[in-house]
Amino acid sequence: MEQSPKAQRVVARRALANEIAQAIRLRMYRPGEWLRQIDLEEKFQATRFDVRAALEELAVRKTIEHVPNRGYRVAEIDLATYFAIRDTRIILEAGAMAGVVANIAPEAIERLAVLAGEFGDAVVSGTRIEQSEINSAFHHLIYAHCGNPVLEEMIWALRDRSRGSRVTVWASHQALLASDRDHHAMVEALRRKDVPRLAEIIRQHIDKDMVDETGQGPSQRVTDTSQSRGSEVSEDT
Amino acid sequence: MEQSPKAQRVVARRALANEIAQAIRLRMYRPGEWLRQIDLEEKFQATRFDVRAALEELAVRKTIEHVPNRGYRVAEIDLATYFAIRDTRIILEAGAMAGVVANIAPEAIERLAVLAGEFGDAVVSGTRIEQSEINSAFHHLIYAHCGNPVLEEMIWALRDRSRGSRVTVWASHQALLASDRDHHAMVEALRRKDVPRLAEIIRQHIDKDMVDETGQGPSQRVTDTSQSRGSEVSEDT
DNA sequence: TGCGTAATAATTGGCGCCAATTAAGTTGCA
DNA sequence: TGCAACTTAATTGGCGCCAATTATTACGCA
Repeated sequence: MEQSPKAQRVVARRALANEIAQAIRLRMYRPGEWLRQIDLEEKFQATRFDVRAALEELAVRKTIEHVPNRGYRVAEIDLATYFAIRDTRIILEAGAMAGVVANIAPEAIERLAVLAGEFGDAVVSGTRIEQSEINSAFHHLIYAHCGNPVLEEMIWALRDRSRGSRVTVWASHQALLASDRDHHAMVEALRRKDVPRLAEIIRQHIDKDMVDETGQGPSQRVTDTSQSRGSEVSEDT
Repeated sequence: MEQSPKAQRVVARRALANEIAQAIRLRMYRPGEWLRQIDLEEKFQATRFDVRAALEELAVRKTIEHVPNRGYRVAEIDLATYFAIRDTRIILEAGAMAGVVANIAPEAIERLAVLAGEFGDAVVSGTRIEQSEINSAFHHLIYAHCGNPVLEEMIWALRDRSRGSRVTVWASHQALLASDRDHHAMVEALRRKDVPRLAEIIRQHIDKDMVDETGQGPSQRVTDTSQSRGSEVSEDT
């Protein structure tokens, strides 16, 4: 059976939004750069209306920013927002670990081990993009097993939002090696079904990826957890 | 200085989306009900274009659902999604507590205490809507102090999404009384800066609100947090 | 030459019209 | 009377046009 012309349009529009989002993910459009509607029309062979709908969708998803009468541009997030996203990611991704441990199958863990190994190889001999893609696949595979589609979706939405920063991940080779170690440690903790350990690794993993190379330490985060952490320990004496 | 006509339109459109969202929140439109564009035009005195933009925004935010050639309707979520939302809410809202304790001022805590008292009054003598509004205000005030706008926004977005269910909150008077007790317990824990206790109350609070009246126990949740519960308290000994 | 100002070009964005589609109503036939 | 096919009515949604707005360039004056 053939699909109706209208239904096709709806699909095309959703796909277009994802294509543009993908382009931003791949850094084809840099933070602060304007997304000119005419260019997008040609580049993606879409009508102006579809382009506008896609841009609006991305704006609602906060991937891009809308300035009236100026257009849409890749959101340039400030440091405070950057750290807010990081802290929220830590809460979500660490919180997902309980579900992952409860639901993941042993075979999936082994596939993760393979990916962790591939990342290690990419660290020494791969391009930045390869590293990024394998890293993405690794984390995708983990959260795909958290047993909670809503949570999974939120995690990816947040990861997309954090791309709007000019901060480059893995600025140093040290950081790459640390990431590599973390991945293997995660696999190991998964095998042992050690939820607290997993959560702790994730916490540090995100901290390192999003802080190390800016020279900004975890202690300077917006949501001050050093204080709360201390109080957590001492308060109920 | 007068604002340009175009800028005004943009503001109007965003406002319209929130107005419709508010109407859904107030249950003026029930889950499964179709939102006819012509009705909305008249009801909110807006152009068809603005209505459509607002509906699209709400659809992206998953408050409503879009069916091609049929229109938009209040999303009717299934039980699995309902529980997924609940589990994600628990992770987010419990996770926000560290920030709240770190950032909230004593005066704000006292304002919370007042609201907790008002809720208690409303339980015995108020309407369902009053109860709901005071409850909302109470939780709003808490999360407003978590020091993380991104986290705060996500919490409210999720709360909006969970309205699409037919499940009525506070089905029993028992549940209302339990909510009331929880609020006071939260204020008390806030005063003592007891993060783990606060998180635990929040967890149970959401569990009760979203489970009790369905007759479905917390043990049947999708994301199994019973394991992480023990670990989170003990993790940084 | 530098700066404020006016003309010009480029871009966004509002919206009305009508085709496509679905729902409701009606008729006819077994 | 029940059901199916057809007709009519109601609703959604695509999109092109052009006004509103902003950016750019050119110009004139101190």
